[in-house]
Amino acid sequence: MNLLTRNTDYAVRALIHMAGKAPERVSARDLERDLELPRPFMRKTLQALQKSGYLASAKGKNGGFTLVLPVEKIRLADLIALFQGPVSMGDCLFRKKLCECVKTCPLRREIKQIEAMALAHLRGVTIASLMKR
Amino acid sequence: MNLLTRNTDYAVRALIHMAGKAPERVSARDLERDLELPRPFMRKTLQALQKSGYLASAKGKNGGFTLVLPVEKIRLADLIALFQGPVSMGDCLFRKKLCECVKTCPLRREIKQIEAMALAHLRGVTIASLMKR
DNA sequence: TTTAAATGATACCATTAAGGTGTCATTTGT
DNA sequence: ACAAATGACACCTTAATGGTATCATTTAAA
Ligand code: FES
Ligand code: FES
Repeated sequence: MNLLTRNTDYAVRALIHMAGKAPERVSARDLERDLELPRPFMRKTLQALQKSGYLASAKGKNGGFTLVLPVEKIRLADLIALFQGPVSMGDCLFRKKLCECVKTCPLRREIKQIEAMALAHLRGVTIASLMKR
Repeated sequence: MNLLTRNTDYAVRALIHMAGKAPERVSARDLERDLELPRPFMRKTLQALQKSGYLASAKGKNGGFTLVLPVEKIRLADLIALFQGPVSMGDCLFRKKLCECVKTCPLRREIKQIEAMALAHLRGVTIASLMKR
């Protein structure tokens, strides 16, 4: 089924770790050392988080990233949307040129219902809630 | 998110169509004509359904497939399992060599919960229920 | 009895997405 | 000056998905 990609997973781990260290700055190198995640990949992930306003970045020596949003405001649903596209997709189950059956498609309704349930649940999960374990 | 693959989608459409035609035999060629699905791909799908006991096959001229199970017994959850692997996976979110964090993984619990909800829902969806529309 | 139409089995191919690496420019504290 | 960091991209590799093709075998019907 695979609801998550590594991108999202890494982002969550990084954010949790950074929340623990805050307000200290954390660099990609730090994360590689502490969480054993591949650094170059992390960098892409962190940059994405920065562009989306989750993180602030500081260049130069002793640079790195810091959390901007409070952990209660960072929703798993949004991270998934960021790294994997919207949880619930458009009209057709198979995006692109929506297939003819769109009106009669028997599966559409059911799948959309499940997506909605999942989305509701995912919106309730935040970095904060994940840290309470 | 993509809960379905084409395999599963095609299977559902084929099964619904065959239920309508039953007890007539339906060939891959028929499905290509009536549902506009790619024939060679359908054949693979139909063979899989046959091997799993959903369909009976008849070789030779005028051959084809017929439904074996009653439509109320054909669950979407099982079709997904057949074509896409089990809905809910093993211990680790990323199968293969389960990652170290298995004990501490904060996401595991949440995701498994969602999978369970989805699975419950999918078990309630049958070919019969899909036809009532 | 020949032939056409069907499945069984399997191998192959093409496209895409995921996961990951590498490079170069720029910034900045020491 | 220099090392350490991000910004911005361009790659690369692998696996899964979606789809095609081939050959053998079976069977109804002309
Ligand atoms: S698959 Fe496109 S709407 Fe049914
Ligand atoms: S990702 Fe493997 S269990 Fe958390």
